[in-house]
Amino acid sequence: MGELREPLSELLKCGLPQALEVMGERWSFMILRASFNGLHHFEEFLSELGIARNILSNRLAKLVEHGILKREPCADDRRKIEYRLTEKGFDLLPAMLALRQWGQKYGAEFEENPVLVDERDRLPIGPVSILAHDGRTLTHEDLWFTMRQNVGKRPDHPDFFALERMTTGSVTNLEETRKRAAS
Amino acid sequence: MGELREPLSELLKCGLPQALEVMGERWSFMILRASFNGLHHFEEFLSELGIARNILSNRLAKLVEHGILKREPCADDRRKIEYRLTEKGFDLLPAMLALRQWGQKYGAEFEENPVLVDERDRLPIGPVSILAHDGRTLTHEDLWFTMRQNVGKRPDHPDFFALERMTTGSVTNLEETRKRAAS
DNA sequence: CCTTCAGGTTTCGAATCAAAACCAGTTGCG
DNA sequence: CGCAACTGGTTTTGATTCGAAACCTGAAGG
Repeated sequence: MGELREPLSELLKCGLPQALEVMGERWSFMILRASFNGLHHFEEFLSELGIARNILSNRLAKLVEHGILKREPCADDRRKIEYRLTEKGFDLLPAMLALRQWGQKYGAEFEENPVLVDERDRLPIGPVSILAHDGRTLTHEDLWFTMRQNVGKRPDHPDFFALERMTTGSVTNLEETRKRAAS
Repeated sequence: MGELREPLSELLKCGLPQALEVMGERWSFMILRASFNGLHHFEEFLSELGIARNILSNRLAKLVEHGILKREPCADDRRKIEYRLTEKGFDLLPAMLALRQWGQKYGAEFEENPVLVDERDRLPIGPVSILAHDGRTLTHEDLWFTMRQNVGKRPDHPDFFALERMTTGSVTNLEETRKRAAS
């Protein structure tokens, strides 16, 4: 078998490290949440979040630098600065909600209130979900890795890897495949 | 108008802080990703992630403590310890994927490879999505906050708040509502 | 003017992270 | 058996980050 010896980190380079570069830092998600709730000003974030002044300053600057918030002086009062979500910032909503729902599901000493509802029916939203290309909702059991060039091919192909499973079943996952290849 | 003076942090207590207590720390998500990829052992995480030994030890302990991973000695070789995802850990997949997709969308110097496909069609999965109770996919424009007791009521009710919008439109959001109430 | 206010910077001690060395049970092997 | 190597840690020490508090600067605003 050929050289499959590059580290998994190489093999599995994905967007996660880039995402964490900004959003992995303390307070980033809390500031994001506050932005989604309509906060725009330094002193608002400061009093609502209970974050230290210098850290808030630093974090806002970093969020702006990464294009998640935009920073513009207020027209009417030039002491004030407006921090607003960019489209890139809005795109973090699924990630934030997924995290939030997970925290609610397992952290929960309290009932969530207020609750998020959809505009049409005004009923609580469902869980943030992983969807197939055609909209079917998927669980981790339905997911496989494959090399880009093998998309659509049958999974008896040598490089289809399952994600980790709960039950240690007959399915080989990436790491097991890698071990076999190396031996 | 009555006392609406409790801080937003009170008003909007949600699962996010609990989620961030564990997953907000550096390396937590990277370890989670490695677990999903089928890594189980200390030395595997160590070499794949490039994390410091003591930090990895500390982070694994914390993930175990919070019930995201379970730690059990290997039956066959008692030097080895197995770290495996619990159900609580598996439930973080939507959050991790959402973050990862976001990072891919905006970080991307490279094409993602391997790629995630669904088992049935073996075609790349779609974006992690916010769903209504009936499965419609929602954007941030479709979302409102409301107090639990008003679920289902029409949004002319005094406590329906929109999320932040891109276009500063006619819709009042939570913070604007709060300001009006306070005056 | 003089005060207040918004949005910062500076300073300094406390907590966290990281690299390296050390340590303690297995296990495998001659 | 006896000893080296392996696994999964702890300890130690310095660098980085966090956080509280004080200070600074430029605009309002009376």
